[in-house]
Amino acid sequence: MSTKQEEYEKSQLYRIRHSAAHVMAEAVLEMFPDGQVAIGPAIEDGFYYDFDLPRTLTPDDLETIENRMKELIKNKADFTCEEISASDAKKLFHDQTYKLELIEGLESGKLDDDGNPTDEKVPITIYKSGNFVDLCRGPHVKNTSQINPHAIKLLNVAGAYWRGDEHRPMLQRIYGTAWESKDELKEYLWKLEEARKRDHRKLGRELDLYSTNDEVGQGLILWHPNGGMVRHQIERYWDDQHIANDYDLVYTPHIGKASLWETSGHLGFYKENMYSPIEIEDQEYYIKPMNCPFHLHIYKSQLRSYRDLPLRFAEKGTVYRYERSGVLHGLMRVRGFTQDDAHHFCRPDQMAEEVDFTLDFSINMLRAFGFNDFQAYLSTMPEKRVGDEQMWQDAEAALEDTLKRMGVPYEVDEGGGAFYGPKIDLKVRDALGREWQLSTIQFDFNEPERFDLTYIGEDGKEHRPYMVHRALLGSMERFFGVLIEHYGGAFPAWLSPKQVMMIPIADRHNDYAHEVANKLKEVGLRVTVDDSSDRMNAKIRNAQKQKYPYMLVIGDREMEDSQVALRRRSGENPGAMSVDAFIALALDEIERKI
RNA sequence: GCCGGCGUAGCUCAAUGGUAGAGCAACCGCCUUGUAAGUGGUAGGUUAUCGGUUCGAUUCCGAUCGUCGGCUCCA
Repeated sequence: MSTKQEEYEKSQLYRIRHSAAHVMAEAVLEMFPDGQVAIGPAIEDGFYYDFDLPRTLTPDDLETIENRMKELIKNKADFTCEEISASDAKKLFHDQTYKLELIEGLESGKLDDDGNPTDEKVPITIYKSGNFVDLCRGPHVKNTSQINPHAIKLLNVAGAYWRGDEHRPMLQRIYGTAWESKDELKEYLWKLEEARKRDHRKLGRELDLYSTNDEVGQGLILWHPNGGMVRHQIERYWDDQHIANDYDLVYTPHIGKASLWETSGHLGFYKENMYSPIEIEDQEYYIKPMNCPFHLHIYKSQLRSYRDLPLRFAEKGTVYRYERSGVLHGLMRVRGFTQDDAHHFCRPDQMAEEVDFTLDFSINMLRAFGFNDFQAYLSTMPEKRVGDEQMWQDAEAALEDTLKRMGVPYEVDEGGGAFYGPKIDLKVRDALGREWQLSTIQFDFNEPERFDLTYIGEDGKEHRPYMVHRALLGSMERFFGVLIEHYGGAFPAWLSPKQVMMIPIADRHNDYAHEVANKLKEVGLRVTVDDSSDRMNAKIRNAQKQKYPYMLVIGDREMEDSQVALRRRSGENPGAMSVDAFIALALDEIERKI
């Protein structure tokens, strides 16, 4: 459990939200006296409560419930806490099946009042407010008057499984948000609105970046020319950085024989996510869900000496994974995607340095794309695992030491590692303060064993190398989605699919505009000339909407003096300058990635 | 996959149990313009698909596909 979470749970805001959930439950039960209530905690930015109701809720219901909540708050009801025995609790909640199940869990000491596994046996407490009594650990505000009725809002209804288990009943979850002041609520709603405006699916269409298509299939991305240019720029930078940092670029096929996936273990533990095999001359082949087996075979293609290590094989490898239809989401969650993958092979004595390098490289890569706020998560040894304990401890120590040395804030997820090794996940915070998980750096103790990877040591004997699997951007698709939202579609010039829009004022300026455009193209700038019959104002408007970083207005004055008049996307208007001055300015900003 | 919503022109959205309409975009003109929409006209739809109810369905019902909000899972 994170420290940030613990701090939140102690805050007044947490109490307000948790209490608002109770008030909401009271309002809902007034509407549906036979309704069943499940669980209603405070969450980031708000709260929810799950209900089992005789009918589905409509948006109108939400409004009714919200209004009733505001009335209930005005009643200034006290929240009172009481510890009771399990049998009393069962009597009290005799008609609430979900609560009874929670009481069972509490009684047996295995589950807490949210139904999560716990080691400590907690006392059973109930909280009363107004006409509502809930099985609840608290804490709450003292009185509903501490909830600001002008700072709450119900947001939406959604389905949610009881206890998050897809085999159990589907409940109706109402999400709401609550703050201390009306202004904070307003700011939060503004943020939601801003997020909607920046939604990569909306911008993806408006800026003609990518699309999906029914006939092509769900979760499969068509990168349009504009998106393709952004991707090309990302990849070009990525390639250059990797080559400069002692990576070897490799390329591997999209399919591999069944036996490969048996050796790697994927048919054992990852089959759920793999597509059905293709039969070729009586052999089964699978489309790859991961790149690692191929990279391992490249390693194995020759005898490796301890002097060769570390080896770093990098590939923008396209993989296909089965994802349930309901989870697909724009570019963020797709069925075919390209990982910016790499596998490092090193000796035990190189481990610390290798991890240092990887995290440092990762952070530098992300900084280039405008991300400066990082949060790391270290996941350690789970119960079910491969590899001996010493390896785990060494690897975990290497990961943690690196985080400390580099001063990256991190939280530890005890036992949260994959069965094959511990890992660091890196999250970045975007322009709206939202967190996205991009990089992952994980040890793999499984595959080197399965493929029997070795190197010849100084002692002339065979040794097993350590293997690190890492993706920095994650996948090109998801990263592109995050980038679109981070920049709100206004990419910095170096990434922008289109960089310069030439805006001749009248037809007589067209030839000169094209002439300048050619000059700009020669130095590598991506230029468009708007020689349509639109007025200048309309041309500017169109270029703004397409988020061109530079607009060059050309009229009689510019033509006469061999100049261009620069207008920036920001609205800033530096005015006339020579073509060379503009070239210098643009190339400098592109070079500096601003 | 599950629960719920939605699917009308390229986009954003109207309308109706009785043969669908606007704005923007597109196309063709006119205008030749100084920092976010000049103007006239033309064209564009088997109302996602399939089936059912009905004299008649785009509207009502069912299924399928897609999509949106969540749950679960994840790069």
